[in-house]
Amino acid sequence: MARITKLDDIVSLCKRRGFIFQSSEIYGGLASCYDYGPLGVELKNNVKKAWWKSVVQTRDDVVGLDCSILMHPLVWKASGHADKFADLIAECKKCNTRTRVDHLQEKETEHADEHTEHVSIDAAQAKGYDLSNKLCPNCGVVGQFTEPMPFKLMFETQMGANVDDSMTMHLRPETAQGIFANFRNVLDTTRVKIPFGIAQIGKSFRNEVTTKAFIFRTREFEQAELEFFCEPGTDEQWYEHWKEARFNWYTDLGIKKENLHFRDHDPDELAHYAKACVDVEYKFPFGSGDWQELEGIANRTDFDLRQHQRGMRTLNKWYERKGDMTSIELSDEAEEYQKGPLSYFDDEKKQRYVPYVIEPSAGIDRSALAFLVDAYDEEEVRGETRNLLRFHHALAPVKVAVFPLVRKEGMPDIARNICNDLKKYFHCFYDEKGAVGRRYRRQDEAGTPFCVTVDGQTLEDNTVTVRDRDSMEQIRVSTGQLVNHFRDTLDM
RNA sequence: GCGGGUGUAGCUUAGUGGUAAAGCCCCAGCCUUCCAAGCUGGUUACGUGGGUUCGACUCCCAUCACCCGCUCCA
Repeated sequence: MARITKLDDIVSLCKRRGFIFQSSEIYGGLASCYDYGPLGVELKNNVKKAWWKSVVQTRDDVVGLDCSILMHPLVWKASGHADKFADLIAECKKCNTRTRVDHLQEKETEHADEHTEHVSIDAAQAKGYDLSNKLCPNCGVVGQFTEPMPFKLMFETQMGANVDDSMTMHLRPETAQGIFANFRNVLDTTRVKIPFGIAQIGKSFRNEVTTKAFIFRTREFEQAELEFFCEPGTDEQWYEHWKEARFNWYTDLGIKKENLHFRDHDPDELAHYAKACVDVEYKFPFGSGDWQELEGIANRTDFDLRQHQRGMRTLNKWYERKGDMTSIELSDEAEEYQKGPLSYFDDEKKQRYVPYVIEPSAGIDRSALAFLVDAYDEEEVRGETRNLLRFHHALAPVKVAVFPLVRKEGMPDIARNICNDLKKYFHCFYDEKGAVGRRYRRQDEAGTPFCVTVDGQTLEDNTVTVRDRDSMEQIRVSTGQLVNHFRDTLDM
């Protein structure tokens, strides 16, 4: 069986096979950033394709979207990220460990403050947290903390080349807000009716306090997010629906069931906007903290749409202050917010309401790695170790490899023609170098499901062997039937 | 950010204050009619920058990156 037991083994495998490289490696690397190599980009694209197919294309109730990474600054004011997407951290002078201020416990009461997730930067600084009675969770010393330091979790950048009138913008920390901001557009243009969802795949950026663990927590990462809008009161059943759908997506694509589970969030662990949240976690086969989150599924209620209705009411203020975000507060919610611009009118029930949102939010990079690790296998074949990646066909970077058995008797030409034909339908790879056994094993390591070999018999009856990656068994297929054969077996 | 560790070829590892080795991989050729065979030849490395020294991959300092732990985190 696979003997990947350390993160190092995975990193090494990814590098060796051209799946994942460190970013800017020729310059010594850049912390927390990674590049996908030739096989990795195929795998990652296939993961995205499989997600899109499952969540958008095979459903009648979900449409797609692709938003810009830069958005109006008020988006992040309304969503709460501008003020709250920061952690306040204090360091114990005694033992040098850092703890989130809102996790610190009082000496006497032994109770932490109520969970606040993220704190307002301004408020926290103004308030001047009193830490003199707080207990260091590591060494137990009381009141020996540095001043709390806020960590901004959003990347800042400037829009406008002229320094004088450039505006500070943020790279999105999640793709979700672009979906909420387009809720009205989609509603007005695509004849969707609630319940329906809007899906998006794209890059997001977060200045994590610490990164590490290879590509599990990087500052630049790709998300696949669905915001599924439903009538209040039906949200719990849709939450269950998406829990099941998303879990099955992973197992349908080959993740072993014993390596996947749900982890429900405790009530005090929930974000301020969430009514319920569950993680889909994968058991990576190394080290400590083995269960790692691949996806979070949250019931975000009507929080986001209501916040953006407030944001829209703040726009005039923003213009009056010439875009100075620090000097304005988000406007209060309208009394009749249920009839606001981001509300929905149900024509059958003649009712207007702000929909609830179920959000499955998957990490594409983490998922791709889980698929890679889960597919890795070693087995003994005639005293030799065979390394292979048992990718689901839909995820395999290369679908078919085509070989001449030997470079003689016109076999290379025939094989090349076959490869050129198949290329129109599947990602193929041609190879004529060295012993055929070596070529088979090479494809095993890349996870290619099938190899086609042109041999002596091909010259007589126009059949070729098709060799299966997992079983190593071979069957003969006539060259004219190859495209149909692979369409069936690859299900493409 | 703290503590500990690591950094030599694409990968896995040797090694020395004085010309840097091996296996695998890879490439070229020969040979090969179905699972990493063999033969010949070949490419590629001391993370980066300083310092000490006649001379540094080796010693020192800094820096970058990664790993483990703490901390943090969807």
